[in-house]
Amino acid sequence: MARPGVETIRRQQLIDATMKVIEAHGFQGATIGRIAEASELSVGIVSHYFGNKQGLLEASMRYLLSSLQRDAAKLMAERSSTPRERLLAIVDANFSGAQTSAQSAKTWLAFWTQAMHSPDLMRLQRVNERRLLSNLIVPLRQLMPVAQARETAETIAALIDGFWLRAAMSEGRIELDRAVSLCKTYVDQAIAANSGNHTSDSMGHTED
Amino acid sequence: MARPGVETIRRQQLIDATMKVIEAHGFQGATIGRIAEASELSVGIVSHYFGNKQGLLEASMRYLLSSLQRDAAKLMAERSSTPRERLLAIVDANFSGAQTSAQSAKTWLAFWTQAMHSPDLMRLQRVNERRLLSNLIVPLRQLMPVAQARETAETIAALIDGFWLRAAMSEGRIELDRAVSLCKTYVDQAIAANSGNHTSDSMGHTED
DNA sequence: TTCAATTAATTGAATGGTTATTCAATGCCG
DNA sequence: CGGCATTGAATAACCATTCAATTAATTGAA
Repeated sequence: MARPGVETIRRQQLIDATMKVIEAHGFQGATIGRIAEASELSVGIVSHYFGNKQGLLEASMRYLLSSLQRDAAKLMAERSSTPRERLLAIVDANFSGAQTSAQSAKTWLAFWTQAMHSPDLMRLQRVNERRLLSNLIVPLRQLMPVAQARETAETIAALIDGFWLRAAMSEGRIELDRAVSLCKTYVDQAIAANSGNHTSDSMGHTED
Repeated sequence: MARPGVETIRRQQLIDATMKVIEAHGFQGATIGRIAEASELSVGIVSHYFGNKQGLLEASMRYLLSSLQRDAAKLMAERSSTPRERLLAIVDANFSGAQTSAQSAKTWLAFWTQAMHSPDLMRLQRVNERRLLSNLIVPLRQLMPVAQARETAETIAALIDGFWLRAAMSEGRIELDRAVSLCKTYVDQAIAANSGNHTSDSMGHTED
C-alpha cells in the first residue's frame, strides 16, 4: 500500500496513452479502444482505475496542468533577482512545457475546448488562470500602480494564451522562440510605459 | 439557377441551425438529429445539400469566418484617418462579432480545435490569420520600421486570439469591453515605444 | 521450499445506447 | 403526369460500460 504500487503505474500508463491519443486523433477520436491499445492494456481497466472515461479525461487534464505548473515553478525558482527578470522567467516558464512537446499545445487546446461543457474541467482551467495572474501581479506591483499592474498582467496572460493557440495550429513548427521574444518585448514596453509611476497611488494617467 | 432558390435558403437554414447547436452543445454534441430539429427540417436533407456531416461543418465554418470578416470590413471602412485610428478600428472590428454574440466565441473555438484534424478547415484558419496580419501591417508601417511593424502585428493578433479564448470560457460574461481597452492600450504603448523610428530603416534598438 | 488457497489484477466478449447514412416512399407544384 | 424536394424509418457502424471468466500475485501451512 505504501510502496509505488501497481495502481500508480497503471494510472500513469493510461494517462500517458490518453494524451498520446488526443494529440494524434483529437478529443473526438480519443476512444477507450484506442487508449487501451496505446497503453497496451485492455478496455476494461479504465473503469477499474478511473470509474469511467470522464474520470480518465479529468485525471489526464489535471496531470497536464500540474505538469506545466511544475515546469513553471522550476524555472521561476532559479532566477528571481529583479522584478523584470522575474516576469521574463514567468514568460519563459509558460512556454517551456511547449518547447519540449509542441503537441502538448494541441492537447491543451483540446482540454480547453472540452472544459466549456464540463464544469469540473472548467474549474481546473480557472484555477490555473488565477495562479498565472497572481504570479504576474506580484512583480508588476513593484514596477507600477496596482491598477496598471492588473491590466498588464491580464495582457500578458492573453498574450501567452494567444501564442499557445497559434503554436497548437502550426503543427510541428516551433515558433515558440519568437513567441517568447515578442512577449518579452511587450514586458519591456509595458514597464517603460509606466516607468514614471512607481509604488505610489498616482493617478496621472489621463486617457483619451 | 439565378434566383435565390430553395437551395440557398435551405443551406443557410442548416448552417444557422448548426451554429446554434454547436454553441449550445459543443462540437461533440452537434449531432445531425439535433441540427435537423433546430432547423425544423429532416435528417435526410443534410446529405442532400452538403453530402455529409463534414460538408455541413465546413460550410458552417466558412460562413462564420466570412461573417466575422464582413463585420470587420464594415467597421474598418468607416474611420480611417490616421494610422492609429485605423489600428484601433481593426481591434474594434475583431471584437465586434463577439459583442453581438459572446457565444460565437465558443463556436469559433470549437471550429479552431476541429481544424487541427481537418486540412480544409486548417487552410481556412490560415487564410484568415494572414488577412488579419496584413491588415495590421499596413498602418503600422507608417509608424515604425518594417521589422517592428511585423512584430507588433503578430503581437496584436496573438492578443486578440488570447482575449477571444478567454471570452469563450467566461460564459456570458461580457468582458469584451475590457479586452478592447487593453488591446488599445497596447497599441498606444507599441506606437510610443517605436515613436523615435519612423519610415527610415533605423536600427536604434539596442536590446538587452 | 512447496503448493494449494485466497485475494488482487486484468481481460475481452456481450450489451445497450447513440449516431451518420441511406433510400424507398411521400408530398408538392407546374 | 413528371420532376423536384423532402421525409423518416431502417440500417450499419461505432462506442462506453459491464461483468463473468481468466490470469497473476500473495499468503501461510506443511
